[in-house]
This record gives sequence, structure tokens and C-alpha cells, in this order.
Amino acid sequence: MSIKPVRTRFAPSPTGRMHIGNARSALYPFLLARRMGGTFILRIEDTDQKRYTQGAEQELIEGLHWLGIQHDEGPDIGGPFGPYRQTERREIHHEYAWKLVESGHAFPCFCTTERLEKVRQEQMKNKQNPRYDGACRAIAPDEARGRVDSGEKYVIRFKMPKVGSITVTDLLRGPIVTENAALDDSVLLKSDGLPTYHLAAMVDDQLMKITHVIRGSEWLPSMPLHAHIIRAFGWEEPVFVHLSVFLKPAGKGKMSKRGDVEAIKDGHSIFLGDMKDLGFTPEGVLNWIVLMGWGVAEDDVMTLAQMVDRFNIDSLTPSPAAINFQKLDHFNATHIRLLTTEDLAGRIKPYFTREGLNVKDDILLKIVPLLRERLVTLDDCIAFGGFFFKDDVTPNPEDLIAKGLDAKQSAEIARRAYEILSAQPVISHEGSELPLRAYVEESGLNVNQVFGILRVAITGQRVSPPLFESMEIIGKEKCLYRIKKAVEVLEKMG
RNA sequence: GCCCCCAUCGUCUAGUGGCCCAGGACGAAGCCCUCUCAAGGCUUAAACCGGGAUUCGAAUUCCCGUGGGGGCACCA
Repeated sequence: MSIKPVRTRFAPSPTGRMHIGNARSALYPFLLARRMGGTFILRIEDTDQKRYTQGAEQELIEGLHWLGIQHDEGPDIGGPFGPYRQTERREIHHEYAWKLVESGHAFPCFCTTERLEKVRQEQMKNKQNPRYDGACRAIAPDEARGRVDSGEKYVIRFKMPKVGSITVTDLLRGPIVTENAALDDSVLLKSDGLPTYHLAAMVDDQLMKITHVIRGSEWLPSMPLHAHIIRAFGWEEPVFVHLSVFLKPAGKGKMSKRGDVEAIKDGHSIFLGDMKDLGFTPEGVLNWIVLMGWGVAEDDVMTLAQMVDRFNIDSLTPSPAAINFQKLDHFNATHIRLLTTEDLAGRIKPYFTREGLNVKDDILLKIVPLLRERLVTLDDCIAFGGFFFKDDVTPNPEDLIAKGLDAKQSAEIARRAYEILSAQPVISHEGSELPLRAYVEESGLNVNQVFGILRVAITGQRVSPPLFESMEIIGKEKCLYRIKKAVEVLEKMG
């Protein structure tokens, strides 16, 4: 076996939104290429003009870019084996389809879709497997050529052997034997002159010197056909790796776009394009998807670089994996905690701005350490720290009343706190907590009651970052103003 | 209907014949810490689909069931 430089590819069809299944189909070949010092290619399989979606290719490229999966060759950046868009390779596919006809491995077929449909109905009625009936196999090569040249519509079909069997090997599953009789005379070249996946992918993988074909397991059943095509050309087969499918969170049924509609309601999505808006980080998403179908013994929190170091293509798992959004949350939160203050500040700023808040960078830098371990998604910064950038807060009056006390008592506490704090030159974490604790002590109240009132008065919410750190950042003037306002509200209630 | 693939805690997985009365992570429960919420620390519950066979010995090998998934297009 010769040692060839590793070349892998991500070959999506631009037919819709990029989802996590696509992302993983890109990630693994990328990881393998980087790990082996090889090359990772992006190829667009756009041979189905009916399902072609405008903008899908762009979304794919943006998704890869966001995740940090950088391709070395592709339609947007070129490369020595281009073009990388299959519709731009139609002459090549055409040529190779006819090579197969000339070598006797394929034949032109003139059957109409109507006739084919009728045959299929008949077969189903007789409980037979729907299969091409071989009508055009009998046409002499010269006659077929003549009809093609005269402009008759045709497709090219693979001439599947009627007997024998073929053995193909999937890296994760081992050898798989298939009877040729169970295989069909599949269409290689469509009547619109474009190739089907079967032909296009095999030809392009060969011409682009792909060493490892990593793709979804929906391709497993057509691997025998693909091997037949490759062997008919006399080529050497690449290593085939078929990835497990993603199941819905319940673990039953394949992940679908429909199931996702519900998922996005509680802040999750399977679409890469939604992830950023929902506050997910590329690090978190990457860590999540890399582990769906790949297991590591310990230390499962990894950056992309660490994944490259540890990745091993043989250790992927062949069994289906149920998607688990709780785990996404966990990895996202974990990676947020790993970010530097400056980095995290830059990442949450857009979420504040999106809410119309006027972000002051010096304050932003101060609140990041307070927010960091509380964020599951980046947009949680609003819930926890939005009040830092508001001129005023309007707490729910009910929340201002401490547990076990009434409005009048709560107002008194707030008034006392106001006095204590106004006596201080400045409000600081270290300097302001002590006198207030002393007050708690002598009043016989508990800290939750006193600090709770202040928390709601100052932040406008019941849950917030630590009170005194927050007050220090907000400043004496604003704090006192907000407490005073709370006193007024409480007195009105009393 | 036919063909193919898969099968360890609820979920993602480690485990390649003895290191396993099965390890880690998420989630769950409890405790500690604590101004709320988190984070952090400690602890607990939780699995080898069933049946045969091979072997001194099987989660690990083989066979048969069962369950789950995929595929049978001029879609990829």
C-alpha cells in the first residue's frame, strides 16, 4: 500500500439550511486532514437543479467560517483540482460516463419516465422489487450511438452484473457483501446532461485525489454501486467511512427539520445559522457535535486544536446518536468560562447592542468577571447584566418586599440602608458590605431580607450578579437614587 | 415487501477474552460553600436487549431472535 498524502472533502449539496449533521460531516474530514497534515476540500454538489437553493452555498461557507473549519481548496478560493462546483464539471462527467459505455460497463437508455413508472407499478403489484427491467440493454451499441447522435433523449445507466457478489469495506464496519442481483442498473448521467451523485462523486473524488470519503450513513446502501463504478474505471478505492445518523432528542426517529421547529422555541436549533443569534459559541457547538459519534475516555472539553491532536478516524462510532441540547448548553457554558475577559466582552457586546442598550466599554470590562460563570448562552448577558446599562430600573413592587416582612418594614430597611450608604464616601465591594452586615446583625433580620431588598431596588431583578460588586460598578449616586425610589414605592404600598 | 447497518446507565460514550460486582461526561438527587442565581467541591441512584454456542473464563467472539435506524428516484 502506497502512502499518499491525505486529502478529504466536505461535499454538501446546496439544497437548504446548514444543520449540525452537515457541520459534523465537515468537521471529521477536516480533523483528519489537519491531524495527518493533509488537505481539506470543499466541493459543492449542485447537480440537482430542481432542489438547488439560492444562497445555500453562501450559508455553508459562512457556517464553516464561523466554526473555524478552514478549507484549503474550494469554489470560493480555487485550488489545483478545480472547478469545485459540480455543475461546472459537466463535460468531465459526460466524458467519464461515455468511457464506461465504451468499456461495456454502461449503456444508453431511452426509456421514458412514463414507461419506467408503469414497470415499477407492475413490479410492486407482483410483490417484486422495483428495478429497471433492462429493456435498453439489448440495443446494439452502434444503434444506440446513432439514436443519441440524432438527438434522441437518453440517460446512461450502469450495466450491473446479473450474477456474483461484491465486497466493500467500511472502515468502521468492516467488509459488507452484497449480491449483484440485488443491485440495479442505476442512472449515472441524467437526460439533462448532468450526472447523478453516483457518477459525479466517484469521478470527482478520483480526480481530486480524495483518500478518505467521509459521509453520512444514508450512503451505505449505495456503496456497492460506487465500488462497481470505481472498479469499472480501474481505479483504487478510497477509504470509506460512513457516519452515524442523528436521532431526535427522544432517541426515536431521525433528526428532522420539523422537530427543530419545537426546539428553537426553547432556545435551541439544529441550524448553524441560528446558533449565533441564540448565543452559542463556535467552541461550544464544535465540542458538542464532535462528541456525537466519537468518544474520548476523559477530558471531553476540547478546543478545535485539541480535537486535531486527539482525533482518530477509526474510533468513530457507527451507531446512531440522539441529539441532546442540554449537553450543548453545558459545553457552551463551559467554553464561555474559558474565555478571557477581553474576548468575552467582545462577544457579548453585540447582544447588549441588539437590545438597544448603550454599552460603555469600561463598564463592560468590569462586569464580565461577574457574568462569566452565570452565562449558559451569550445572550444571557441581558438577563443578568442588562441593568448595568440602563439609566433607570423599574422593579416589580411585590419583589421589593422581603420575605416574611410587609411593605412598611421593607421600606424602613431600605431607608436605613440608604442612610448607611450615603454616609460612605464611595460605595465599594469591600467597604460597603461590612456596615450593612452590622446593621443586619443588630436589627435581628437576616441577610437575605436586607440584601434582597437592595438587590431588587438596585438591579430591578430578583436574580443578579453579587450585590456589592454590582453596586460598586453602578456607583454611589445611581445606587442611592434607586434605593430612594424603592422607598417611595414601598411607602405607597404600605 | 426486499436489501443493508446498528445495539453498554435516560442521553453521548470508555471498554477490542481475565485489569469490569463495567469507567467518564450531560442530566437527576443529596450535602458543603453562599447576599440571589450561578460556578466550585464531595456523595448517591442509574447500563452490558433476550436466548443459545465457543472458552477454564465473555460487555468483549459466533449464531438466532427482538428492538432501533437507513436504503430501494433521471435527489443528494
